Amino acid sequence: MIQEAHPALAPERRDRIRSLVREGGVARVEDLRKNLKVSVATIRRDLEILEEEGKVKRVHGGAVSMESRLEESVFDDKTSQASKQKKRIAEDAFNLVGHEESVFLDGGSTTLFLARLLKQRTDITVVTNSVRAMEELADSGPRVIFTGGEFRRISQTMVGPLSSAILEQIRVDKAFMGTMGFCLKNGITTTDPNEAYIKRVVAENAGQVILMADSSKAEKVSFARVSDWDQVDILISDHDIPKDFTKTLRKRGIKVRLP
Amino acid sequence: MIQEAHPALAPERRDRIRSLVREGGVARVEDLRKNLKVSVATIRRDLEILEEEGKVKRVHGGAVSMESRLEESVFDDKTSQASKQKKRIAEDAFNLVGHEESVFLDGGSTTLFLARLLKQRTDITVVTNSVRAMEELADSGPRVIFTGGEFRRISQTMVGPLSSAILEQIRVDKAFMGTMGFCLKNGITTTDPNEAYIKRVVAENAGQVILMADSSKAEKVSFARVSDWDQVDILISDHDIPKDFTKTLRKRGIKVRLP
DNA sequence: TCAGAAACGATCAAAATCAATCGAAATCGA
DNA sequence: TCGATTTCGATTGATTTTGATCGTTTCTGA
Repeated sequence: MIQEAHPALAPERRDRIRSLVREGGVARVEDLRKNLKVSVATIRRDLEILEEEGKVKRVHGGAVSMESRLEESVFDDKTSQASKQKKRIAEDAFNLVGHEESVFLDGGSTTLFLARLLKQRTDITVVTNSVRAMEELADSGPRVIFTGGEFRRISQTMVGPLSSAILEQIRVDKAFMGTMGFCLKNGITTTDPNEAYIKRVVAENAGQVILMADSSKAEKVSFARVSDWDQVDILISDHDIPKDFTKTLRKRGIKVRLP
Repeated sequence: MIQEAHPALAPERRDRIRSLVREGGVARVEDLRKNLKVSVATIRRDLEILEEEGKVKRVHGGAVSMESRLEESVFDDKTSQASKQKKRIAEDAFNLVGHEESVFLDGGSTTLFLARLLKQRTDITVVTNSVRAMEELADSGPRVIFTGGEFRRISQTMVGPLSSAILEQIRVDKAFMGTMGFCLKNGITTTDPNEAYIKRVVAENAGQVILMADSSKAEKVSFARVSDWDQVDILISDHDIPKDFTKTLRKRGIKVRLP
């Protein structure tokens, strides 16, 4: 058997597979084979090992990443419209981040997509109270400041008075927020009062507040009130949002972006 | 046998191998041979030694570094002696945690083993600045308070003045600390001054300070001084620690446990 | 539901790597 | 200087990894 000039070491190759699977969320065996220039048998064997280690989950035709909690939750509806919209919203938000700025990311899947994009940047500072965003940025990328506080398992975020201890000491250029619901009458609402409180503190200490919410959140009202619309500078949503909604918000001086 | 003009001394060569492996994360035997101009047999022997020392992990075709990424696979490497000792130390520490107590865990692999054990408990509160410990406890287990602050990638911990903002507001019953080195003369030392500072703040706000360090750390001195021995209440180590070490510490009122 | 296609798992052979052994060279102590 | 010890390199048989083949299973579309 003739080996190539530089046959990648087995762990090296598996690491490569791992990140390829993680990047795309899923990967086909055939694509991996072309990318790594080894036989499908080797790919399969590697996937078997990676599955034992719990890094990926094998499926017919390829494998799914088990490392990113982002995929874990989004996987089942990866192709769904909602997920695509969230991704587009995140990409649009990414373009708003300027050079050497500091940004805040709160919990939620939309901001998590943004976190993944921000991984490329090393010139910025990311402040977050989301453990998932933290994990996403743990290996490389921007400077990260984590708020700390009490851990809330349901949302995988840090909440409570201890969190604000740090938040009050810092100021960010832009705060990217998710939400459970927003409507013209009640403003922004979310499920947990503690989380609502954190969002308020952040909004007060941010240059710009950018709300990222797909149209499924429109006209929804949740339990805990976060803030009124006058706190929000920009809303990024999608085209399925009611027309009069956009119109009213723009009249109130809020920039509405529909990528 | 004809030696070259400058036959590198054996330890010198092993040091070279070590850094080569660390730089690339991995290195194949053939490349090392070309680089160091010795036979593959020598390279293999060196790798064998370096593996025993825990510096690298041998794989078919070469070796991977155990130093670069803060051992992503602490839990995989169940066979190594060092890992076994750490586990035993963690199990002993686990028995010290009383009902409804609050404990602090800092970074490092030994405390990570403890974190895994603490996952069973739901009556306690865990305070930590280690992202790894956080992840370990993210799904279920005790109440978790995270210190937050600036993220230090190398150690995967939170450090800096922002961290102390939260730490100063809380008090724990027991603080479980790891360390890079400890000796009778210089006390506890670690690599990073920021981390040393956090450890000091924690020690001041803890009822008991419990140092978890296997014998490989004994008589090692690192860059940043953490504290003197009078801050420490209990040392958990193993039987390979020098006898006079134990004796002296006990004379100074420190409980030494060797599980 | 059924047939064709794609993907899978098991098996085997080739190639590379590894471990063990032995002998040569260098170093050290007397 | 001599002999013992250590370190290194080469050889050889064993082991591991990899790729190809082939029968079986799973998926897909009619």
